[in-house]
Amino acid sequence: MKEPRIGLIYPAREVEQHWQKYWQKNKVFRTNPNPKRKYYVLVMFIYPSGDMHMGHARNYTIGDCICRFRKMQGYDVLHPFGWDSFGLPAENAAIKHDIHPAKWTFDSIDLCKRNLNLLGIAYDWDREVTTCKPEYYRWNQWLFLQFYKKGLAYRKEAFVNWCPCCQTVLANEQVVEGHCYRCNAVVERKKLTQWFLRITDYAQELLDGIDGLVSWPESVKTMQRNWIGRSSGIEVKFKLEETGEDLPVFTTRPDTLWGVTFMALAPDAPLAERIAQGTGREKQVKEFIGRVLMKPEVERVAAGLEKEGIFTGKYAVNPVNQERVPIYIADFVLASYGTGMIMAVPAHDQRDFEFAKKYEIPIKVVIQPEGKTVRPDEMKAAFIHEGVMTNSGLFDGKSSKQGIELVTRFLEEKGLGKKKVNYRLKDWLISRQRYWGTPIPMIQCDKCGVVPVPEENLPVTLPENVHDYKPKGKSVLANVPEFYNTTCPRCGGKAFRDPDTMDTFVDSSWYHLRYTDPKNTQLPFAKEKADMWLPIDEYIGGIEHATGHLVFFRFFTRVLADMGMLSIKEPCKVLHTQGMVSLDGKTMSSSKKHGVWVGPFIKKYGADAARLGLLFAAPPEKSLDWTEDLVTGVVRFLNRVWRLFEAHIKVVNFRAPEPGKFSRDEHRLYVRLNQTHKKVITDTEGFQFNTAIAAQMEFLNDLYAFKDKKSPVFGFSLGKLLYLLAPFAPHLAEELWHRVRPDAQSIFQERFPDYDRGFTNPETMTVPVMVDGKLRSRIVVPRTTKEDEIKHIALADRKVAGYLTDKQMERIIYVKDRLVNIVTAKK
RNA sequence: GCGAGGAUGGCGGAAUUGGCAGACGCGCUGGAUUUAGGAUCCAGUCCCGUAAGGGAUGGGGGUUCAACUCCCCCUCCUCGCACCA
Repeated sequence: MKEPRIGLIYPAREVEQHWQKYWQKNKVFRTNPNPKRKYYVLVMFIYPSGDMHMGHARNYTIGDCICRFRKMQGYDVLHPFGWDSFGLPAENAAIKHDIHPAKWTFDSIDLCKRNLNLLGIAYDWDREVTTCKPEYYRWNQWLFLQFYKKGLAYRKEAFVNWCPCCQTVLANEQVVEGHCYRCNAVVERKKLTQWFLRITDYAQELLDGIDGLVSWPESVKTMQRNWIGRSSGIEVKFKLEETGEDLPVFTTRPDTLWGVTFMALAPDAPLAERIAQGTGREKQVKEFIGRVLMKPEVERVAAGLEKEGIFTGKYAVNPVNQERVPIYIADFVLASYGTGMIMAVPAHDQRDFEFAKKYEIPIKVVIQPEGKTVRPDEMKAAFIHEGVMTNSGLFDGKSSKQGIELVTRFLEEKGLGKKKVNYRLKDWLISRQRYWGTPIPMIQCDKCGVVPVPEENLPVTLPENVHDYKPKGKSVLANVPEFYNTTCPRCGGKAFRDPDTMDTFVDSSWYHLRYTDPKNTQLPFAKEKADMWLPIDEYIGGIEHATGHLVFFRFFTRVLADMGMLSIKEPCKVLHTQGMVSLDGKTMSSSKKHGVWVGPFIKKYGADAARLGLLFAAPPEKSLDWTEDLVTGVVRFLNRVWRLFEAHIKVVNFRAPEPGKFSRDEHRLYVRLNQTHKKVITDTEGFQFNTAIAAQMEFLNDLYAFKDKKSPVFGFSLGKLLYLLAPFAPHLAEELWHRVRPDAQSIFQERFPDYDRGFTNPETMTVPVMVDGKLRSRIVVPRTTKEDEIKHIALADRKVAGYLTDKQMERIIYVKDRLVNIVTAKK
């Protein structure tokens, strides 16, 4: 890497350490337990896995900047931090290095905490939360039991996503394009009995709630909408010809019902196993199902693959026209969506079309495009658009749009179907077959079945005395007899604990609430305390959590509100997704040991340089590729600030100057100060830290260029600059502040000043003059000049006049304080 | 395929929402200071042109006195979902 040719000229490490200790000792950033104007700044907590890189630092710097700024504005800020410390990497590292996951985790926490302190992030450490401690995870268990009581936690046998590498199941949210989100192995299918949280009960609420999240990025909202995947249609009852048994199918296109030429079942649908009974095709069908289900879901379900199926030997009857259609089993039909069964309309659905072509199933056109006629034997693809219904009995001639409504009503009236809404969102599978997590507080008794652990027996502590936590395809805790064997709380007989642990996304679904009451031993949090601080005013974290964590934590908040434990339904008003930090084009990663590390970087340049570099390089939501060049500019800036104060420390003052006595230069400087001050406030409030810093750099350039360094306006400007600088380069600002005012309290306990509203505009203004939209001249006039006079001066301008000689002026436009445009007549 | 976002100097990025395109910073060029400097200070730096001037915000059209900004078409990039019936 290219080494920059620059270093700090002041003893940054000493200065920084001094003030970090001072802030801690004097509890400058302790949370006010009884806030008057509350402000909750939350950064997503960290999974402590080794060292901390600039990507992490960016996240925490943004939060810290806003925390310090709001505190100075007089808010009572809650700015907590904690450790998302359960999870697989701890075990994997432990297996690799032969140390206990707990030791590895706490070592990582120590390291991260040191780094955060090096950066000078102002957390209230009295509210620290560590999810792998029983004081925290007992409330995971308690919450699980409340969910269970409400019927929101349930156990079922299902095909689940199984990662053969991590040896555990995964939630749908943890499967990325058919691969494990963590290790990238191809996810397999396994039939297991597992615990689920009934998030689908909240699908509609979670969807509707998105509209109220006005200050969330549009992209995140769209992702969540797509993830929930609401689709409304109708469930139509086809019948099995032989027995008259109902075969319900879900469709959004009832207008194409007359075009159904076959039906298809998912290979893993319950009916698939027995449908072929008595047809003589049992063996082939069974063989087909077995073969298809062996394939990993990615291979089976990836779009664009050739579809495969088999005829079952049975027929169904179409309720609208009594037509007899063959029933297939097809690999592209999903058991988990709708009814696990579809009506297939090859003429108007591309998948059905491809399948029909392959198996020579008839194609029947029932929707014709406006003004054209489509013929089945000429079709190269399905016609999936709107059109006019045809071959559809009573409904011929209706548009497909009308048809959808009319046919739906018709089916409902005849009792042949009912309106239905389907969601893509599935219930949240939370069982994990690994060691380093929250034990699920459930007991399996031979006599009583599944029995919850009584609340007074919580926590169910994770046994520490485990040496063999290597995954073997079954739960690690099942091999720990002193944990696994227990007695039934109901009958006292022999029983077993559930040997699985919870998905760690449970931990992060309510940590924002625990911070409001982190030491409560009676409840996860007291309602009054949570209500006092919520909703989160600024939530800052990576966009990669858009459809995982950010859905789950909305879900938990709603459930807790419904339990009466909270008064709000949405946890967070404003979400800021921060871009990744990459190095040489690859995202920084602790586990892959790829990155610029906070510790060594700070040794070299100091914390303020790191913070300014991260904030100045790009707007927070943009990803950024780190190079050491980014630091050069901000280090130079810090040095320039330092040097200027060193040279003029005696003139620094905080007395508002008297404008009546200003020289012209002083007036100009004073205006520039107020302009800068205003911009720093609006930009910081709008999370545009890069331009807030740029404004300060500009102003510093003005200060350097200012001649009369003895002027009280100059000294006052230096004093003001310290406040502006404080949220961005807190150590330097604090140091200089105390050099000027040795007896003062911390600058962060000062009130952020307001700017002088009467002085944000210069006395004169430069008005560009255009002729026919092209810039031709500029005129300088006093601010108070009236419109007519400005026009007059513009027209009289020598350069302008030159462009008007053989032309006829048609009109003249003046935009207040902006420009003059003279429009000439076209020849 | 569907959805979202984006494309501005050599580079990171600005542009009060329709009003001087390129703030600020990096880099580069020249100068000053210095034993020297990769430190510091000053000046310059979108392109063509000696200049007057002309051309520039991915490409093409349009609206407007005026377009990076609004509308239509196209190209490319990033992200998300992806056989969801």
